Amino acid sequence: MKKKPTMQDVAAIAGVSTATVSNVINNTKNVSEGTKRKILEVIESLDYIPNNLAKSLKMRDTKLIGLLISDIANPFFPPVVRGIEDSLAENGYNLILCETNSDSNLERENLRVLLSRRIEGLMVSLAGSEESHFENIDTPLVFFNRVPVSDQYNKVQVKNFKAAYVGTTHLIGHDYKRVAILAGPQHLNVGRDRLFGYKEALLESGREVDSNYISIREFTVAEGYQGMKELMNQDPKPDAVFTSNNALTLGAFQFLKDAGYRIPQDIAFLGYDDTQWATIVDPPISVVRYPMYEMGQAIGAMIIGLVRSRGQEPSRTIAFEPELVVRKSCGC
Amino acid sequence: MKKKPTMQDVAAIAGVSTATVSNVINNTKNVSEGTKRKILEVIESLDYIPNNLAKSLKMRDTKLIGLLISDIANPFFPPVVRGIEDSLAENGYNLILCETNSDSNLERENLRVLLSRRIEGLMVSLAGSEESHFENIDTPLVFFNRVPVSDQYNKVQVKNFKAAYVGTTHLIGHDYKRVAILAGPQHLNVGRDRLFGYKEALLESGREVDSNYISIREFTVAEGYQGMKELMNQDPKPDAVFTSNNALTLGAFQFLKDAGYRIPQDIAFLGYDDTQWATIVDPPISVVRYPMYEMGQAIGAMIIGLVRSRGQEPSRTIAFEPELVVRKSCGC
DNA sequence: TTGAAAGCGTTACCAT
DNA sequence: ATGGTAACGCTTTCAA
Repeated sequence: MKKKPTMQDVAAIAGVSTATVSNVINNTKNVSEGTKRKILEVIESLDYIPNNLAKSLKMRDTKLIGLLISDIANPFFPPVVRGIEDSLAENGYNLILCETNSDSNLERENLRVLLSRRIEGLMVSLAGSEESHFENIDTPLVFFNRVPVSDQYNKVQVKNFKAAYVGTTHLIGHDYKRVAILAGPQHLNVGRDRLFGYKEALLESGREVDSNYISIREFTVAEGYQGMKELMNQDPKPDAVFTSNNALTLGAFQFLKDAGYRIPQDIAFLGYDDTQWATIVDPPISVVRYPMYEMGQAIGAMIIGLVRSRGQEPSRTIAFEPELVVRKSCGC
Repeated sequence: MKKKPTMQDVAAIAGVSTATVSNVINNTKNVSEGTKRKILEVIESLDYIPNNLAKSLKMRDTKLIGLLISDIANPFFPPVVRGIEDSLAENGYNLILCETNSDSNLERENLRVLLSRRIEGLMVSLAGSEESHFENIDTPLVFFNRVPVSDQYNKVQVKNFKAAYVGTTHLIGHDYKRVAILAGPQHLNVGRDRLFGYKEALLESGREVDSNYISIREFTVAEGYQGMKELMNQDPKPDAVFTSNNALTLGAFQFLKDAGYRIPQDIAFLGYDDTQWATIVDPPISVVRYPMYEMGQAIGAMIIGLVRSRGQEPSRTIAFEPELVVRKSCGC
């Protein structure tokens, strides 16, 4: 790990000034063929790689974008991160990834670190319902997935209300009488909105909302399992269920299989997110899904746009439409 | 997006020098209570956040580690990235993520960018079999998953040979007569070693290696599907199969279900990697797995260690043991 | 206890 | 076409 060569070194050996070296590297001025070749040779022979820190300091830009999410191992994130990355790479930006483990304090700390690194933009899926630390940031900011309610922010969302509404309505269309829901935490907009969509669907079709068929749970597999179990302890049992998140879906499905229920004969099942395993289980499950990769691309494109426009634009929100994928678990 | 306050600004307003400000921020020298408080107040009121670029430039360190992988959407990566992140965060390092899409050229380009950002260490899962661009890097380097063969590098691996050996041996122990394998690309060590382990297991138990039961495939779901199909076209059909990668496993399973084969009655099935869906399919599948999160932690710890020791240490390789998880698909 | 100033590796303005 | 040099925002030595 010897000291890395600098532009000074290159200049000295090539017998020119750093200004000239800089100019050939960045193609920013005409340099005679001769000296250019000479400089390139020296760069090659020294294995010189420009120091971007110095450049960034001088230029006041870093080509660095931050990503703040709860946990990359949540199957929702990988495809969207992929979309984000592609979209950033296309524009010459790099991604710096921070995980919060859904802890708002960690989120705040990570935010500070990212800002001190002078990221040019930040994409965040909120850790919790606390969002005050984002208030006076003057770095371009886009929220996605778990977003704040305020309209002052840029967001890439999913139509949570509609997803649940569409799903529940589909189940009602099959004439199931007791449609249950495994809902998420009510302090998160994604939890609230989906439960709301479920209720609205019920109401609109003239049904009653029966709290016995509503199980409010954390978004984890274990909670999905437990929640489904409790739902099936109701008397009479629900004859259909909408699970409003991928982890809940997995847990609920697991319980129903373990307990020997037949799907959809004993209970119709409508899941959330089109995960890899949706098609290979028995029966293949119907789900409400979003185009995750495309959402990622949109998120990336939005942050790049904001960076380029220097945050002059009014805040926007893009909301993706849910899509109902019908397979065999809902009784179609 | 007004100009951000600098340490100069803080110093001027507080009526002290930048040296003193620096000292209170970093706790690097005694500063009298009075001036310290004063400075902290100014920092607070200005919303001053130190510029880490300048600091890094001066200090010659960035607290930045690079990660170069093919595709975060490959289900193998998220848990290991999580482990890596945790281990880096614990030590005050941030992660910069680059995807290569398994393209060696992109890998080389990304490598240059990362080096120009003066990352302190780099973790890579190779894009392909080309690795020459890593040769003269004097940045601490650890390979994982897809690693080069040369011993000159630090690696965190998996015992690929053993994984296939253990899996195949288990199948043989059930006395299946025609054990097939869905193997990976032979230009990758992970593909080669696993096929080799399969063959060795066969040979050691006195069986013959029959190339009709070996299907060499890219590591994708579609190839797994197609490969399994061709395997089942052999006459006689195989009565057991080991799928040597998670994507191949998914594709193969899918085909067998689609084609109506019963597992394990018609064909015993042993998969690779303990993915989320392994337990909820019918039957739950037996797999060979690795502790991915722990591997991630080990990778992170290794790179931190190298950074701290300034690459003085001889190169090491850590190899994780495969674990056989027996469920219902292998006929146990 | 505090401060002046050099230096980290670039870029870009202004000369030549 | 080329070069001298100030400046980017910080840390740290040396002096006061």
